[in-house]
Amino acid sequence: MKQDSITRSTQDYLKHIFELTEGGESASTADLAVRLGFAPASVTGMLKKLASAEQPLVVYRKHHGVKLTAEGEQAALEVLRHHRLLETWLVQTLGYAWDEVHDEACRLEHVISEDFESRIDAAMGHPERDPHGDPIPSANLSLPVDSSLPLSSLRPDTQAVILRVLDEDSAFLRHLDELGLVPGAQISISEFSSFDNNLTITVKGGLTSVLGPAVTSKIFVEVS
Amino acid sequence: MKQDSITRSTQDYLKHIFELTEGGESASTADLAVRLGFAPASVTGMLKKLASAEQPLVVYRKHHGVKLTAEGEQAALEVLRHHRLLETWLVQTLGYAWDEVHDEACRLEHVISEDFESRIDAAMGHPERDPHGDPIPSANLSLPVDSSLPLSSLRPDTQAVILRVLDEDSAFLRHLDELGLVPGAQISISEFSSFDNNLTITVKGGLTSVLGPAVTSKIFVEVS
DNA sequence: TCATAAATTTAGGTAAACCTAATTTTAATA
DNA sequence: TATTAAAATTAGGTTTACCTAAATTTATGA
Repeated sequence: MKQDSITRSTQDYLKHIFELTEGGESASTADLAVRLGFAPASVTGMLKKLASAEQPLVVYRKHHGVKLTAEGEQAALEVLRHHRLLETWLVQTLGYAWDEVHDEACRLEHVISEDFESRIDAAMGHPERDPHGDPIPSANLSLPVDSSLPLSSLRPDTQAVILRVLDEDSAFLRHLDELGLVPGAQISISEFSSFDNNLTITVKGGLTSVLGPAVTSKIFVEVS
Repeated sequence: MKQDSITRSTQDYLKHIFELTEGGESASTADLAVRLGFAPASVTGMLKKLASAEQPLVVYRKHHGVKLTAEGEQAALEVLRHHRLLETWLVQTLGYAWDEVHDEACRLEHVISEDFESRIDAAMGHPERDPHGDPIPSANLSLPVDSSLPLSSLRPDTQAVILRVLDEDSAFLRHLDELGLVPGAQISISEFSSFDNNLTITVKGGLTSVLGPAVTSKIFVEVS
């Protein structure tokens, strides 16, 4: 069904291109280089290769960024499914905290079999989101549309539920955890300052915090 | 503590050298090549490299085989611990059969963290043997002395318990499973033929089978 | 002890995927 | 429109770990 010549390295490129292009635009060489931790020149070389394969995984226009082909997107979703199922499963069955799972999942995602994937999926009852609230692609690799809004877009006298946190930085996640700002938390917004765009947020049955836009733009919610 | 420049490939070499030299003698280039699935020339090249590193992992004498250095053995035991913990854990928590875990463990063993290792170890209550009866190196990388005997060395009117099966071939394991010849099984030997070295074995509360030396030499037991 | 087969090593590749330094292209601004 | 800074690409390496084919070493047995 699928020719397994997709290397670990390629899988990483596809995963990051997917994440960078979810908004619609192409991913730039520089952004990819930062995410992957490689020199920009190395990224250019790899993109040329991925684009000119027999079965191209990306569409690459020199100086104008990359996007995934349909095949590339399928492969990216497969990796993303592995990653998110693994994260969920590390938290649910081995007692990992949500800020401890990213690196482990990044290594495991490239080596687990489809059998392993479906076993953990079934063992967990086919979860739809990982511990950060990121949606898990289904077994047939479709990703539900995510209708969440950035917390930064809300204004006072609104109630919302945190759905998703879009940052895997460990220290950031621990900080949010201390404030009770985790997926599922019910919050209400009481103040907004137009000078610094700070929002004052109260977690139901928990703390009240004043959060800057660097934080609120990474927290996605659903108004309730 | 440990400089992590030990590549996947090196880990595989060390693991196989360990297994081939458990009996005491050196491992040959040819045996390694077969086990690893590489050309003998490739093995020679890798052995030269491993032997001439700053911190040599093997002792290699041209035309006379390899052995592990103390450092090489530590690294091999670490991989073996990963492999056997993983196999045990795939069987215990994800419902894999004992003939299905080898390949999965071979890929996972190179990427799991020490944290992951100790979490699954603790979750299973620090198991001492994997599903094939192979001893699991302890956290400090010591391997208990295995006092088991090959079934082929037993003669009629002996009772024994199967401790270990020394072959990971899937079809072979399924065959043993059907005969009830799994670790923990209590068996008695009723006949021996000196012509073909066949043994007649009865599993307590189970089947009676006539087994050739190709089979009985791979099953290790403890006389009871 | 000498021939020969088997095992092993050497020599000379290749492919992936990185790197740095130099060059070129793009896009912003004077 | 011309300049220039930033972004991206090209050119030319490197390392790892494999390959094949040819040469060599070891061990066997006449």
